Amino acid sequence: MADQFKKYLADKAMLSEDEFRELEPFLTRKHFRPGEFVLLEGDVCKSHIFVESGLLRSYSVDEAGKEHILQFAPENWFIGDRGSYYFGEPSQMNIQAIEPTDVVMFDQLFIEKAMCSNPSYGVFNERLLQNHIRQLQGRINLLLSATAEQRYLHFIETYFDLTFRIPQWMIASYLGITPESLSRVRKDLARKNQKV
Amino acid sequence: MADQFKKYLADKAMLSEDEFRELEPFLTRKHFRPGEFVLLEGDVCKSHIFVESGLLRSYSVDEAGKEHILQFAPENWFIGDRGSYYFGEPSQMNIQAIEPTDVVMFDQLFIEKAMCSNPSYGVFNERLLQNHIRQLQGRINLLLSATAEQRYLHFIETYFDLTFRIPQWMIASYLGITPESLSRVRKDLARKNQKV
DNA sequence: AGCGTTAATTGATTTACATCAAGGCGCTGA
DNA sequence: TCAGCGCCTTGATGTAAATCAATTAACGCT
Repeated sequence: MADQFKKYLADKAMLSEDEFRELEPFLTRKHFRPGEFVLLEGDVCKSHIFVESGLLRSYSVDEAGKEHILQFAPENWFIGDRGSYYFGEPSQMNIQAIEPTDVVMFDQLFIEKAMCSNPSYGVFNERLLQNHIRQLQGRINLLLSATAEQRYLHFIETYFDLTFRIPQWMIASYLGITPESLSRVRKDLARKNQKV
Repeated sequence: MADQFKKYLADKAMLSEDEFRELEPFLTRKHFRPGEFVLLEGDVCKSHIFVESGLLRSYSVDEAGKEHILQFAPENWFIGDRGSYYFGEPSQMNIQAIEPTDVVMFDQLFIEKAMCSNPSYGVFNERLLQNHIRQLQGRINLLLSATAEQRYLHFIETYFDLTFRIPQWMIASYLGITPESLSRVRKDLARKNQKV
């Protein structure tokens, strides 16, 4: 769908067809094939990214060279390194396509124009930030308190559709465990469910 | 200091003396003694909290009855359950005083008035949110990739002054480890440093 | 001063998960 | 068609941190 972003903003930020048309010049559309990078560690993240279709992931690499997945972004999600974007620092994460992906990229100018043309965009934007914070808090809570199995169950409950689109080792990485451990967790769950 | 919030806003949000005086009616000041609760799990968080002096902590309790500290808030910090505040849900966290603490509480009305009287408040507010997100991202990254020792070292590096004001078991809880483990981590570090 | 309570340490043991290593299974592509 | 490569699984072993338990240290309270 070429105009998913328009639809999304009409729905969530109550932006009219006309208002969107005025903003369109401030957008950039791009396509990425699986494996291609949207952002590389060390670069400064200069724009926000909205996924129109496909699937992206962001991840960091630790000193030992291990990847840690920070976020998945399927269609209708935003992704980007806010720290880098907002404070102009080099990014500590990579953003990479998992599926063939169409994105819309935009920067602060777009946001200002949008807020100017329709004040409800400001409300929408803050809601986005607040929601992001809530989601991050929830994840920290899980990492602090839940076992590997509980975290996996929570994942499939929350992102059910993604479990079929993402290779298992990436889910393991997101959960903070090894692929081997996730495999065993799944075996255990299968065994438990059989017994019913 | 009674008017720490005024100072803070003058410094960070460029709010003048006059502007602050107009906003003051929308503020509530409160004092909490050590152990007293600012917010209880299950309540809806109806205001933002700014710490003028003292120290608060927020924590959640898991199914097993264990506490997990989400945040410390010393003077000049904000704290609150944004999820609950913004989406009107019952809070999943408790906020409690560690030291005798003076706070300022305010709600959306205050923020709107502030943005109205000085637009730079909006910029400040967004910066606050962005910064919060960055901090949460960093913590997730640490929880995913670092050992107990690395997390402790990062903590004392980042919040050096707090390490002397917070009991050790609370630091352990913040780091996601047991007090016993933190005690051993510290013993190890002491041994290592001696050898130099 | 002496008591109770809570915090910190230390040791012994257990456990969840990581690591290392090997094998199978399904792609894809010359 | 089958060689090669990811991905997933399984088993054996290792290890960081949890748990359990006991001791000491520090703190308010009457």
